[in-house]
Amino acid sequence: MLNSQYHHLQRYFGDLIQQKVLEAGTKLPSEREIGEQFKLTRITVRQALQNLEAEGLIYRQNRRGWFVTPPPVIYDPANYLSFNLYVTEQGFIPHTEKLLQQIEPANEELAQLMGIETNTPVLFLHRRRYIDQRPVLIEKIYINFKFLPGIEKEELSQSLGQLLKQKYQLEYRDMDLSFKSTSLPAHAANDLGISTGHAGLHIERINYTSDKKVLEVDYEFWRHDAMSIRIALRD
Amino acid sequence: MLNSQYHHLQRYFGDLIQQKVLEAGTKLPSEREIGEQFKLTRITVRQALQNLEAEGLIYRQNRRGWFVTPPPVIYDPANYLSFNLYVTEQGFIPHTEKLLQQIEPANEELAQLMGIETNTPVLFLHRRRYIDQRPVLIEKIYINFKFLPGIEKEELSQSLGQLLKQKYQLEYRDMDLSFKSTSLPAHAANDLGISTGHAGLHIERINYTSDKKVLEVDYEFWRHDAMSIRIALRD
DNA sequence: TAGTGGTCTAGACCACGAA
DNA sequence: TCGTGGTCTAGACCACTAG
Repeated sequence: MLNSQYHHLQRYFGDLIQQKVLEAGTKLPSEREIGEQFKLTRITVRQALQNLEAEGLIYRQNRRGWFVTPPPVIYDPANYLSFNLYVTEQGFIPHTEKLLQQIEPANEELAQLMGIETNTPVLFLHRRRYIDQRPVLIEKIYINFKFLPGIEKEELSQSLGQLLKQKYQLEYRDMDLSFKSTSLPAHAANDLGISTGHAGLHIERINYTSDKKVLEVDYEFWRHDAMSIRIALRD
Repeated sequence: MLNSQYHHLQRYFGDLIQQKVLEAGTKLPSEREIGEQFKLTRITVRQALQNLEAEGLIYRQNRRGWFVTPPPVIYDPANYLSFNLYVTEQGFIPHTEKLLQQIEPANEELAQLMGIETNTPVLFLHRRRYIDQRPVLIEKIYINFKFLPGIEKEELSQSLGQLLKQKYQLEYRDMDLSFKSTSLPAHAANDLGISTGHAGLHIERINYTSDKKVLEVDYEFWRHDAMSIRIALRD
């Protein structure tokens, strides 16, 4: 395996990228061109490219080609105030697109999680978030808007953290976090415009009010290469 | 993509696994057999299998075949006492193998992280950990043994958390955690007996003493399908 | 319309694991 | 020794994107 042909090709591009000869966003030559240059079939070339993708060094845009991955953003759910804020602070440009907002009845699983009756109306929010024009995560949020009267009339492509703070004098404090490294489910991959089966990171976040009620349940589906999580635990 | 042939095959096995018709540990038919049965070439079959692997539903053992993945263990680094403990509690059998233990000089990066002089001797520990006979993670630990006199003479395939508690009356409290979803580096994939490029989860944990000195730096390389992280943040 | 990646065929040889 | 997955060849057609 260490002497396979795709491995040589993988190292060749991997080194160029890590030495920053190829900068973030650079487009690689097409699979056919690479194949000609290195006298390899496309399948072998793709094996190398897919491994580089798994490493997070390159990514593809649907039928547009392969590109060098920009550095990951550092995500600290414990210090969570706002996606916009921490992305900006790290020198990137954030953008949020609201795909859907509606009031819907809580299904059984959600109701149990939220400690409410099944079919109680909750506010559902479906958003796509970008870093430097690149879609990196899909968010599905369920809000118990009993605690947040009038929130459904706000502009909900903004930061919820900031909205909670400014309008309701609430801050994220207690939360349960769950992370799972797995491929993106079809709906998320679709929304992100990438192939099903793409590596992803699934985050589930439950935010509590100060008296331990569930305020919000948040499901995030991230591209695996777009971020790195950092948490400081202090007693 | 949703109507591709490998996608049908992927769903076929995916459904069987999720409905538990195929139980954890079951061996799938060989790639050639599946190909014959579904009239597909091996490349197409492998595409489906690799996607199922990315989902975490199946895994391979080097040239032995494909197997149904057991459920993930839940890992709570904040409540970290012992790998052995939480794995056992969840009904699995843990096992730890010490691959290497030696005293070595800290390199520049580590020294800076630990707040010590470069080349200060530190205790290096290299371990492989198993769940139900399956190797799931590689650990590389660097210990500032100034705080833990005599630790190098202990049996270090046991739980460090328990050892610290019993022998030194220390408990893990403050720590910095970092998670990155990425493919396993070659050394870790090798030690786990899986192909380079396999999806993984990289954890870095810095444990502090009660007076904010770095006690231990821990690098963990997990199979991506072996665990799910859960953290409760309380103010 | 030309070029890209996405999917697929029908083979082949090799290295490693199990018996 | 035989069966397995790992790697690779030399093509093909399709769906989508960009210009």
